Amino acid sequence: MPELPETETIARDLHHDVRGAIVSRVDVMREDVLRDLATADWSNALHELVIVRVWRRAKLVVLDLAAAPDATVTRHVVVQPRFTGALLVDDGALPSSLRDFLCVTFTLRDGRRLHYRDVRRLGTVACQTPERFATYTQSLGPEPLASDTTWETLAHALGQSTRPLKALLMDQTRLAGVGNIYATEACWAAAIDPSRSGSSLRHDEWQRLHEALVRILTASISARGTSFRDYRDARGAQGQYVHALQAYGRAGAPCPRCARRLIGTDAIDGRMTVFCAWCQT
DNA sequence: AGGGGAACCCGTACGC
DNA sequence: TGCGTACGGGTTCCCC
Repeated sequence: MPELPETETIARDLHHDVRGAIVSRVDVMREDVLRDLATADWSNALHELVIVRVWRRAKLVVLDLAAAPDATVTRHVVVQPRFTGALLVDDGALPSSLRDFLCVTFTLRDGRRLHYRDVRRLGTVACQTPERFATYTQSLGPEPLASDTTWETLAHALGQSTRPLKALLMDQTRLAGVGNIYATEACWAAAIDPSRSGSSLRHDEWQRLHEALVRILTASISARGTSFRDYRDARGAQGQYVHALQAYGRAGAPCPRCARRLIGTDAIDGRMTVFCAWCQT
């Protein structure tokens, strides 16, 4: 379940590995993962374009492509890994265990391949014009780690609604990149009950929540994300932040702050939420 | 308009 | 053991 830190890790690795590479062809094995461009048009659309940058927006891995390294970007390949999607660089040494469930393969001029692999195929791979990409990303909320995203930004984006705070944190149109793991962790760290309505938070609570989000997301990026189930980064390795989780996945265990049992419930937003009913208020 | 719910997909876990 | 079924998970789309 790549959220912001996992997606950031994938994008940074990929930027390091394939920036400057030229796409020579695209093979589509599973066309139901494609968006915005028909199967037959992918090779033509990307043929001979240079990957000039790989970066992250929300939970998306974005590849910028242009006719030359310093030319204007003319295409974006936008990948949403969702649960089981992965981008794998194949220089011939890719483990055979990762060679099944390949959905899309970008063959690079240097002989390497970039695979989109997705066992369950809920993830998507889109090819977008800059105009389409701009329209799409403008519908997403602010980046929690941007320097101009402050506690006031959070209060403005989430504080108008009566929906539960945790659901608001995960709403990509209000705030980008936060999913179930980090929404759960941020509410715990800020000692705020995740079921409270967004409009009920005070200034000091928005400040605590913002501080917690920034600290947790930054630490998780440093740890190369949280590995759960089958998430692997672009090098096939697991993230280490799973060892730092305080609430997520720990229902029934002692709260690290007050030692009372953590509660697990799906009653807040239909998703599994873990929180401490004693010290999250 | 904002929010609720279904659809998407299939390996895994669980029940019989 | 073997088969069948329920489940999960984020986003998009439809509907109220």
